[in-house]
Amino acid sequence: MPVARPETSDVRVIAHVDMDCFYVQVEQRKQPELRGLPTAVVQYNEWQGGGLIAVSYEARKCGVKRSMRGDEAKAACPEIQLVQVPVARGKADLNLYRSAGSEVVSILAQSGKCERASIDEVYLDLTDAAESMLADAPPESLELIDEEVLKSHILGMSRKDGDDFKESVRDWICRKDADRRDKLLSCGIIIVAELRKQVLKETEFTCSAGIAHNKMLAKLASGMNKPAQQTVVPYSAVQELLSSLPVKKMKQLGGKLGTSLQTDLGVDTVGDLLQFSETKLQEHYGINTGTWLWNIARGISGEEVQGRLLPKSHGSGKTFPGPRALKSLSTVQHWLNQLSEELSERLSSDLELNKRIASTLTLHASAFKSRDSDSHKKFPSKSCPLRYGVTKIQEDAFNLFQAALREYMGPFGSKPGNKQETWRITGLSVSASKIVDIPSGTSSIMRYFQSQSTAPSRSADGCVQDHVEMTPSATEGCSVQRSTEAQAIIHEEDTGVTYTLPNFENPDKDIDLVSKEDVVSCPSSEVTVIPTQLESNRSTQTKRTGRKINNQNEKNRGMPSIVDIFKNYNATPLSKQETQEDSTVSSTSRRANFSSSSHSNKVNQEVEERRETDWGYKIDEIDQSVFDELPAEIQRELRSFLHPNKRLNTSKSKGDGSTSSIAHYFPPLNR
DNA sequence: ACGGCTCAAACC
DNA sequence: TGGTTTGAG
Repeated sequence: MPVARPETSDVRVIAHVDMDCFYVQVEQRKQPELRGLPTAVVQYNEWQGGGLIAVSYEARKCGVKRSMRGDEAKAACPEIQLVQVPVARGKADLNLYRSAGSEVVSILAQSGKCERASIDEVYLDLTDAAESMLADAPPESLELIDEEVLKSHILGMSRKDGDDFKESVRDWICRKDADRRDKLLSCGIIIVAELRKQVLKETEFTCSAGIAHNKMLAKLASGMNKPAQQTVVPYSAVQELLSSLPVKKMKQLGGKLGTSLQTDLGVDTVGDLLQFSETKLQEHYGINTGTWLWNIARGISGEEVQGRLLPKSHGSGKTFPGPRALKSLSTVQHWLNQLSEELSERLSSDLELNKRIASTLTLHASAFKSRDSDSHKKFPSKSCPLRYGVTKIQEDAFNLFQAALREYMGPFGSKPGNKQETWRITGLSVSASKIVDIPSGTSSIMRYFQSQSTAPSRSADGCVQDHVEMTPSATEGCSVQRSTEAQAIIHEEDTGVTYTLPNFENPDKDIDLVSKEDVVSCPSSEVTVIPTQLESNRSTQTKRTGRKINNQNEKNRGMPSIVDIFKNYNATPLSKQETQEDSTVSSTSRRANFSSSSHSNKVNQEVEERRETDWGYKIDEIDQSVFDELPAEIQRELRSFLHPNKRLNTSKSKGDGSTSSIAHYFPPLNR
């Protein structure tokens, strides 16, 4: 069967860059004395030495493998250095690795479209850069080829016996009679070698890379020669490469699908797939998967490199295995508070650094019932609009949990007649998704708010009725207990100050303005916890800190920016009736438009020209009293990015009463 | 009833 | 749509 030939116009140069045992490298950069030693990163040392999550290549030589316990690793390799991942709030804290990953991304994103595939992997589309190089300074014209380039592995490269390896590589790269595809790959090789050197120089991290005509092949190649090497898959090498490649080695075939191919179709290698017609594969695995399988058997993968440098969601979770399973509401709440704190902190960072806002909060849990037959029933996930602020996230997360728990336990959940049927929670996680950019045209708005915030008034007793909007499924049947939170307004002279701005029409729904020092979490010693009454569903835990996150604070002290407004604007809860009324008019456009705007991201703004995010909010959805207070210039600016979007699809549906995040910042006017 | 913690995407 | 499942590192 022939391998499909890509049209010359379609030829792309794709690279997959994979950091070598990344967490280990991060720790070795922090502790240089560990360099060169067999090292592993381990989390939670308590039980059997903790679990390994990254293993250095020195340690791998001694037979240490990921998925070993710390103790086993010690046994296999007595001299191994075990480094623990940082712990914060009683759970693993991966922020160190996240930011290290960002360092790498920011370097790799320079030469073309870049997709952050995971914390330590990126895809690059180097087509344009390679074409430019081919036009301006083709490899064959170069008199000097970098050493790193010459160390590249070129699949299928014939090697003359007498020739040195590097000489063969040089010859291949500089061939004048190569076809265009190979020449473009040669340019890719040079570019990637240069990028990897730059990553090493600027971050001290080594990485490996694959260079090919599509993502699938590039990914395959990056793992073939590790660490600190790069591998190229010329078009001519594809067929042979795939013919003997075990299906389970392919990107999406490592799981059940790959197993099914083996057991149901007798397919052991990707090459074996060539025997099956497209329709045959579609019969077995559906239209999409079938076609996809047919294509990958031929080395075809049209998947584009997404221009996305930032994650699409943030999550914070923890497992409570075996005897540690949670069995009381109060411990669940404690852990949800911890997880919510971390999540909130990361949302704040995302807001500050990337000017993005998340709009959905989701709670996941895993559970079992000790007494019951259907003890393996899935614990349902629940989501609701995300409101910024630690205590709000904590409160909403807990309410989501309780809603899910009732559903999980059924109608007789905690009735007295029930004979001790009880639940255990073995895992909890909270996550934030539907992250969108703050519109770019807010600069004058920001200046306005900065100039306005001269003397914020402090609220004496902001007692706010605070409802949590629940998803329809959560509210139906077992109605969710609406929480009533006494808004904690605390004044501290030296550290953070919480201000409240009046919302003129609704004086009981004020806007919190918290100076930046307030937002960041702090070492536990500085935390003041106001006791929480669990049973009455009141959550008033408030965290204080005096730590700063950046030097902007000095200048902006007491001068909240629009960022602070977004961060701390108290959601004005919509009553059910209000929500429904509102939804008939505007919720449709709001929702539909939100999903479309979620496609925009930082990278698109950098690579293509920046497109104004259209929030799709009508002016009259903004509290009129707030709006009227703004100068005409600001009003115009607001109109420009809040203007209703006509191109959206209105065919669908009525609103379902849920609200998106922006509605919390600019709640509908109650007339 | 341990591999822990994240993420993305397809699916219905 | 939200919620589930799958798969990945």
